[in-house]
Amino acid sequence: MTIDIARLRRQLLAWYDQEGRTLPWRIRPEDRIAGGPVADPYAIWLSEIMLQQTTVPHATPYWHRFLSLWPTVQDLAVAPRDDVLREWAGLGYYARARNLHACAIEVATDHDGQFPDTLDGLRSLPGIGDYTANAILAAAFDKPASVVDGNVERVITRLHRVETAMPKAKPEVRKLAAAIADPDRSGDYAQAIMDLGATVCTPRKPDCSACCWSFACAASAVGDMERYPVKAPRKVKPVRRGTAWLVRRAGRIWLRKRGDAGLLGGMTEVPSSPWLETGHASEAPPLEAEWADRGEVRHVFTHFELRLAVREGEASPGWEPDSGYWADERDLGNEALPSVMRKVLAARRS
DNA sequence: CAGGCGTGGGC
DNA sequence: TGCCCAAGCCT
Repeated sequence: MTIDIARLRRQLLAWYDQEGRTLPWRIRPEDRIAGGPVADPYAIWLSEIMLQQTTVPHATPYWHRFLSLWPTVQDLAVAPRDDVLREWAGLGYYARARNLHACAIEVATDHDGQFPDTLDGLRSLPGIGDYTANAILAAAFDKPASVVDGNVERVITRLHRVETAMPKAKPEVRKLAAAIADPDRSGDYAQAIMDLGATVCTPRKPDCSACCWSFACAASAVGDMERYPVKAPRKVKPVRRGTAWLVRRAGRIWLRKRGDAGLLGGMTEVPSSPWLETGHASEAPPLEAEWADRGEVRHVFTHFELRLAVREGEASPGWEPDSGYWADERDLGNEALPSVMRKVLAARRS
């Protein structure tokens, strides 16, 4: 069967003009100045990086904070990377922060501070993949684009009842989505279809009665919306265990900076034993001290669950760590502490 | 290219 | 409580 693409576009944009959300980084159609810039590409880019796998409520305060600290891409480019990581702490997926800084430097130095306005130009920058490049193209430059994020995947797979499981269905979904994307109101269309997925065509209990696309939706027609997108079964999450050592002395605490690559790369940590799925039974403390049990910190990462036994001890006057540094406990706000390490620190005696 | 890579909220 | 989910990217 064929789909009335013109009607889909018309009804989606009409719905968006009426019901679309106002988001801090977006300029609503009615607030735009004819001939003026559609939006600040830097602010749009910043929002898109923060929103990768992250909810709008979680990302929004970070977006405001970053813009106030670093109003332009040049400001961000010359900022110390540790400052960027510190401000990103709590947002997760810290490779995004490392790439964010690298991207700012590249735009500032190689592109004269101007974000590229082409798909290939954007895609070549660190941290910008297919989705983000299209999102910037649409939101910042109003150029023809097709954004395919999780929302769009859900809307499109339901519209067409795509039976192929994700992520194998991605090429098919991309093609179906591109056929509908409106090149004439690219920015509004991109925001509209994501809004539709976020507020109407939701993962559970979608509100088809309020959906401007229900007239054409194959899944809604048979009442089997929640079947889509089809996904492969999840794998079980292993448990890793270790011991974190809270070493204190005279109002200071022993901290370390993690290596750049991998989990929590570049972030601050409380020193700990390796995190292992098996064994580890008797991990030797890093120094001789009287160790107090501070319970267990549990933290769930994307691909494993961590259970850290927390022990606290006071270092003798002569002892110095062979790695890391002493941090004043009043200055922990200056540290790039991921959430799991905040939990560990919160377990210490106050 | 399947898997590594955070976090917090909803139910 | 445990599971699912959220505007993905990189290797």
